[in-house]
Amino acid sequence: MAAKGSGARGKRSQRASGSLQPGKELSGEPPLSRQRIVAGAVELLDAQGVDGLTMRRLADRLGSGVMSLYWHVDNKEDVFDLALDSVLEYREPPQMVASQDWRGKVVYLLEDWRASMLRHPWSVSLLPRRALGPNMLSRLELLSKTLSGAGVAAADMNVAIWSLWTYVMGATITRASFDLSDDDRAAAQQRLTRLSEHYATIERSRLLLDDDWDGIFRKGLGFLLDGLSPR
Amino acid sequence: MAAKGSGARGKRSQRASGSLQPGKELSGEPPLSRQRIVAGAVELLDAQGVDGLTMRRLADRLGSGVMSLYWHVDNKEDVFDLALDSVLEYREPPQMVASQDWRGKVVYLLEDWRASMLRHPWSVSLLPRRALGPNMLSRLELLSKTLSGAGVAAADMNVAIWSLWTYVMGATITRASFDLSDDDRAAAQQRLTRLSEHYATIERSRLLLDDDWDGIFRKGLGFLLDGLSPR
DNA sequence: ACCTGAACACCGTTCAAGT
DNA sequence: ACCTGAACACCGTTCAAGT
Repeated sequence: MAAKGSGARGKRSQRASGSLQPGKELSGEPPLSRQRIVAGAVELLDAQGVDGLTMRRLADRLGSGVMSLYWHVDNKEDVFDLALDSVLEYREPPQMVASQDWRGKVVYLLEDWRASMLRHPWSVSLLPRRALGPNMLSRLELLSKTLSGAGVAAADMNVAIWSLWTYVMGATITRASFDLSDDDRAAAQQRLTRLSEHYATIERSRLLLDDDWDGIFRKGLGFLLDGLSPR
Repeated sequence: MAAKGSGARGKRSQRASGSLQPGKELSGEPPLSRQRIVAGAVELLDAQGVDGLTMRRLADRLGSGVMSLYWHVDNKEDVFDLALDSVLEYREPPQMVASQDWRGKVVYLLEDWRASMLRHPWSVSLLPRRALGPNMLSRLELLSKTLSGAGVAAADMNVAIWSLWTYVMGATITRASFDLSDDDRAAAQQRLTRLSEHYATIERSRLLLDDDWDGIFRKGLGFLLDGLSPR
């Protein structure tokens, strides 16, 4: 029902020549471009969170009128999509030691994925949208390649990829949304204790007090990989 | 930084008596209440999606002024939190066959969880917020209880719970956001083919064409449970 | 205890126009 | 090809007031 963008971007062709118009660069701001818009959006999101991103504020930061943005970008949705994908860009090519076994490689890949998103917590809440940007696809491709080098049966490949993908996504979201302050954590636990006839088990296991997210992520991933390992 | 609600709700006490003021029920709409607000919000969200929920529209639907809502509810965030948690309510107590083994029970629990959310796709995009409502906690409790009855080592309990929780969350989100139409799927695949020097592996495995989400969910969960099984 | 309307300070986007 | 301001149709929420 809701139009979600057709995946066919770039209804205007990007300038192919990198040449600057002489005289332009003297006038303060460089000209608007998709790249600059995305960079500005990420800065704004880092500083103010999801609700802080406003077309008007973004334009201000870039020194342009609001409506100028719309030449380069379809709408606000588009900006969100671009910002999300940009977080997943590899600034440098992933440095996997060639000698690592496939499990080590997968763990490395997925930990980097999670870390990239947690560096920009707003990206996590943008995740539940169709997010098939180029960087997301490259990471899927890389994961895919690693798995098929590992001897995962062809019939299980897609399941393996989706399970791992799913695990990172879920873990990242859980991590970002349950990352309470110590005080909040204590308060939540007290609430459980107060209602302990309903929540006896998780009260006893102190589930909400555990904050070793990195460890939990790694261990859970280990379990999943145990299950996925070719026999 | 952003105030996310402290978990302590109900700064005004809910009416404990169920008695109706005589004469009230003749005037058309029943009086506003937290319950009615949540129910209205869910209806609106089902009909219009996340962006369709507006305090004004919600008030309209309930036959009240906008500002009346704010007596019962802190703000729009609060409405979202309540709506999300209400999706996770058990309308009837979960019917697990007592004879089922623990794996069967866990699968049953998690499939119901996923199905409950997918019945209201907007709920998926509300997930990346701190969502510790009572219904979410009961489901965690139930999962917890099932696992500890299964002989999962106490030291692994929290990891097991979080991994499974994480898996459902991720799977649900993935499912909801990659649920493309056949046309979109074909278009995405074609895009991969066009760029096949970058995405050779996922192009070949036709990852994006696979739409057996229920099967994938179940199989991946199987792998995870294999890893988690007490040895 | 519960409900209200007016007002404030914003939004995203269309449109017609400028260079 | 790129940028702009004015205008439209909305928002969420504060406040002072009503019953």
